[in-house]
Amino acid sequence: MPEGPSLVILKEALAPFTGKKVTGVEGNTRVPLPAIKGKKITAIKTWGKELLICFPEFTIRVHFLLFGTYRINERKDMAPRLRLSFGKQEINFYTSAIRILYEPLNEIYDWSADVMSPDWSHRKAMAKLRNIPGTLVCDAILDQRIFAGAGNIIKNEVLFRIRVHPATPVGKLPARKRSQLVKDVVDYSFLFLEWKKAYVLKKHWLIHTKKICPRCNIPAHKAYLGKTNRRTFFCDNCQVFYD
DNA sequence: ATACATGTTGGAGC
DNA sequence: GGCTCCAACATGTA
Repeated sequence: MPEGPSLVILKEALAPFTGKKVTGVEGNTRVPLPAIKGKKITAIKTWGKELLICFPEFTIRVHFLLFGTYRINERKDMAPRLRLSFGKQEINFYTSAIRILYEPLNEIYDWSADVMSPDWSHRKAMAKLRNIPGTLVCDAILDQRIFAGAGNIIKNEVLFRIRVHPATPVGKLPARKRSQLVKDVVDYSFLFLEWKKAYVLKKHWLIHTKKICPRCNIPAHKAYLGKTNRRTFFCDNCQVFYD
């Protein structure tokens, strides 16, 4: 569920709820909720891995973390973290982090940092990377302030596609490679979206979870790299370590 | 069954 | 005060 493209799929699924009035609120979230009942959803948005359910005076932010799930007009066999009812319809969120935002979203979100946004700025991402020369590329791609929505799968696949070793420091990347990296995080995220919609995402993984490099046909590596210490799959032979 | 996985956070420690 | 690190969280799957 958690990477940005999956949130776009959810946003599209929830679009029909825009304009609908909440008739019931339940759930085991311990976050203090404002009066939601009787209010109408004004918009459904996303920023990176966050779902934003907008109301006139506040926004419900849902983050699915690692295990979060949802059901629309269905229920799981588990108490929901938050359930919003709309007459006979309902939206259920499980195992997710709920937060209420009172600030105007434009004041707290930089839409140009969201890889799935039409406002995405290649130039700003390049500038942010220039500021962190010592950071490893495997960590930089997971930095939500730079690539909001990119997750571990996108990280592994992009580095394999552009043939860059995950332990390369950002500052050692040739300028052209850095630009290619920024571009491919976005390009791959949109491929991810289309494949996920068609239920064929896994089938397209080139290196993520793989034991053999599909290009070299030799054993691939699995290691926990960077400050993020996340599972990283790569090929020593065809992914260049710049130093 | 035990470990691990598409992720973030808050508080301790420096 | 600010930065970094890591334990904590939580559920389905292999």
